[in-house]
Order: sequence, then structure tokens, then C-alpha cells
Amino acid sequence: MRADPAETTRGIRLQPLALSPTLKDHIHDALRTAIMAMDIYAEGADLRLDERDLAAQLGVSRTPLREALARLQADGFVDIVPRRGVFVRRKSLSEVLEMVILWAALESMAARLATERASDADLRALRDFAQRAGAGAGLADYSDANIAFHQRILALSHCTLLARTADDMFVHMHAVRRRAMGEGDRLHRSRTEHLEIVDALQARDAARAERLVREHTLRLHDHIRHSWPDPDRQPTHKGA
Amino acid sequence: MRADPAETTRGIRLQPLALSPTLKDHIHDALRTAIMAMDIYAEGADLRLDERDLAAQLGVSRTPLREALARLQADGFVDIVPRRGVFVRRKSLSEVLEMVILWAALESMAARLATERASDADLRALRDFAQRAGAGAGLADYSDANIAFHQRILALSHCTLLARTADDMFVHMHAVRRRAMGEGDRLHRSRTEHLEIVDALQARDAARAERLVREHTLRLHDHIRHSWPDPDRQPTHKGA
DNA sequence: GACAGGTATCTGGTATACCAGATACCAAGC
DNA sequence: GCTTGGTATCTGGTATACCAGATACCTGTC
Repeated sequence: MRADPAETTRGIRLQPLALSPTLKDHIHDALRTAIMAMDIYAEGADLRLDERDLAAQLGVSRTPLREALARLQADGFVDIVPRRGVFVRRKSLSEVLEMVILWAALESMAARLATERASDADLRALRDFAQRAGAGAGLADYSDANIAFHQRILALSHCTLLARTADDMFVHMHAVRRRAMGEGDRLHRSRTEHLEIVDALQARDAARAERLVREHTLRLHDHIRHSWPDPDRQPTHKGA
Repeated sequence: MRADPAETTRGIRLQPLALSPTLKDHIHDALRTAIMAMDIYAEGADLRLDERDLAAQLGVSRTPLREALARLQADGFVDIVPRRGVFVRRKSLSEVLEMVILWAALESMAARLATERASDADLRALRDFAQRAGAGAGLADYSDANIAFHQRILALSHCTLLARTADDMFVHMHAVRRRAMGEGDRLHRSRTEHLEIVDALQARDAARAERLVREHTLRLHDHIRHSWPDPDRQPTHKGA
């Protein structure tokens, strides 16, 4: 047992600077961000990612890049086809709908937990947030605020696994939202429903909170199903 | 546009034999299986995995092995610490409890969907299965049959994302069950509750099915919380 | 004898070279 | 002119070599 260095040092005290030193992680983040920024649903979008090209752009070798790509594949962002290429994966309508169902499952449970675990102060803050939201107007603003509201509920469940699982899914939704969400009508109703959810949470009514969250999210499910632009276009790697 | 090869071939018709040719996938499976077989909660268990050693054992180079390890890290099975080593990750009590909560969230939603989507024949088969279960006696048999029952419900939701997410979690639970599950008492009550769940599904009662599944799974949650052997042992890589 | 500093060595991180399957193009034969 | 087989080339898959941080051990000094 060695004495802790901090105890033997006299006049200076430093943080352990825990930035991830591995390229793999940085590359993973960079690629995920880049993919989210791509308009992968555009007509002639090239979904192809060239390993050597990416490595050259990032200034790294292929090895850490490939580990990042492997992780993106596990995350469901890309398909890696041996001797064919790496392709950004487009979500089909059914996949998006399933994500929303997953979302509803996670968040309705989170709402249930939040009625037991969230503090009164947290719920008041949530109410404030829900009332302020939507003031920004723009669609992107609305979408961001909307997701932020739901993430707050997830956080109030104090179940990090629920929140993390939902976060992974929100990232996927982000790429889709410009394609699937677009009605201004939903904005106002959404805000009303958010406030009703907060009502249920503050009333500590687990069953009602769960139900309202579920119904709210499943309404998005139906909305997407009906407004999905090009029905049943299941993208492949080929071309058509 | 080239004609489909199958149309031009006359007398013979072959399956496209789609076995994954990549070592990475095989290694990933092999390691996951090996980790699940390990008794990672034993006292002096060496959680250390040596890349070079594993590569030698598997007869492959480090490169595909590392990609598999990166994926296992993303899956939450191992921690990779730069210049320190790869360590099998032990789940803490709170992590296990959160997994059970996630499970409850997923499966209660699945039950709800199943009341709408499952066929009568499927539900009859599920009832048969629930009635046969437990006959095998052994704890491992019970645990396997128990998980199989729940996986069937997930499958009946016809939401593959729900089922897949739950599957990932069941794999983690597998490593834990010998440590957390062990009461024979729960066996009989469990079987009764399973049959009640099937009742609700066959009655197409979404609310009741959802509630029964949730309560059933959260009972396991409480059971684990109370029977967890060594409270609050948060394993680290060091030693203690 | 206890401790600081040096150093051998072990580990994962990265870069590079080479391999093999898959395509697409092209030319020879029908 | 169409088909068919060969082949150049592109792509990811794999193996290997080397790099740098982290440990643990050893040794010289106080």
C-alpha cells in the first residue's frame, strides 16, 4: 500500500485530468457527429465511407478508425460489408417506429419512477422548463426543446440505464427528425401535453404519469407513420 | 440492370450461404460466451484479459481481436484501460437493479403490444409453454425457462427492437443469475404469475397484461436487492 | 533499514504492409 | 451484337512491427 500522492504533496493540488487519450473515442465521436450532420435521406446522397479516405482526412491510420467504425456498426449507425464498403445506415420507417415504441417504453417507466424519486424542486424546474419551451419558435428549436423535456423526465427517474438507453435512441431520432417531424400543429398540443405530464408527476400519480407519457409518445408514433414521405423505401447498399 | 442469376440458372437453386466471414464477429461471440461462462464474482477471479494471450489462444492476430474487444466494451462487458489492461466488468448491485427496471419497461410495453398483435395460436402456445415450464426442476433449467418465457412475450410484441434490447440485457443477467437468483420459493409463484400474464394476454387486456408483467419483473427487482450477497461491493481494476 | 530514483518489462495504442474477395471493365468468341 | 470469361483494381480483413505510458522491481543513498 503506497500513500496517496495527494497527501505527500504540499503546496499544490491538481486534478487528475481524465481526458480520454485514445484516438478511437475521438474518432467515434467525430464520425457520429459527422453522420448526424449528413442529410442521409437526400436523393443522391453517397452513403459510402472510404476507410482510407477518412483516415487521411482525420490524419490517423486505419487501425483506430476501424475500431471506431466497428463501434458505430454496433451502435447501428453504419453497415460494414466485407470487401464492399462501409455505408451509413438509413433507418426504415419500421425501424423508426420501433424506436419510438422503445422510447415510449423507457420514458413511461421513467415517469413512473419519477413520481417516487424526483424532488419537488426538480418537478418545479421541469414545469418552468415546459412553460418556457416553444418560445423559440423554429422547428429545430422546438425539436430540441421537446427532446430536452423528455430527457429531463428520464433523468428524474434516477435510473441512468433508462436514460442512457434512451439517449442512444434520441441520437438516431435526430438524424430522422428533419424527415419525420415537421408539423407546427403538434407544437401547441405538445406543450399542453407536457404540462399535463408535469401535473401528474407533481400529483405523484404514477399510473397517470405513465399513461400520459406513453400516449404522448405514441401520438408521435402515429404522426410519423402517417407523414413518412416515401412509404416503404427500404434502402440497400446498391442503389435501388 | 443485370438479370438475377437465379433466373438464368436452370436446374439448380442454392441458398446464398450467409455465414459471417469475419473473424471479428466470431471472436466477439467466443469472448462473450467465455465471459458468460466465467464466474466473475468469485473471490480471487482474475478479471484480466491479455490481448496477446487471447490472440494466441484463438490463433488470430491482435487486430480483429481488438475490434471484438472494442465491441465488448461498447456492450458493457469489459473495461479497456489504456496501458493497463482489459478487464471483465463486474456489475454492481445498482447496475443489476437498473437492468431489471429496463427489463420491466421493455417487457411491459411488449405485453401491451402483444395483446394487439399476437395471434390466438401464439398465445395458446405460450400457455402450453408456461404450463410445461418448471418441470425440469434444476435452478439453471428454471432460470432458462423463465427467461425463455419472457423472451417469448417480447417476440410476440413483433417489435424486434424491444426484443433485441431486452436480449442484450438478458445476456448480462445471465452472468449475474447464479449470484442473484437462487430461491426455489420463487419458482412456484413465478409459474402462477406467468399463467396470470397469459390470461391477461388472451383476454386482450392491455392494461392488465402490462401491469402484471411489470409487477412480476419488479418483484425480481426487490428479490435481488434483498438477496445480493456482498452489499455495495463496487469492483475496481486495482484489487480493493 | 527505509526511501527515492532509475530501469527493465509488460501492456495496450498506432501505423503499416500484405491478403483475398468483389466489381467493373474489356476483349475474345459465338 | 450479345454473351462470357479474364483481369485490373478497389475494398475491407488480417498480420506484424513499433511506440509510449504504466508497473514493479532493483539498487544506491541517506
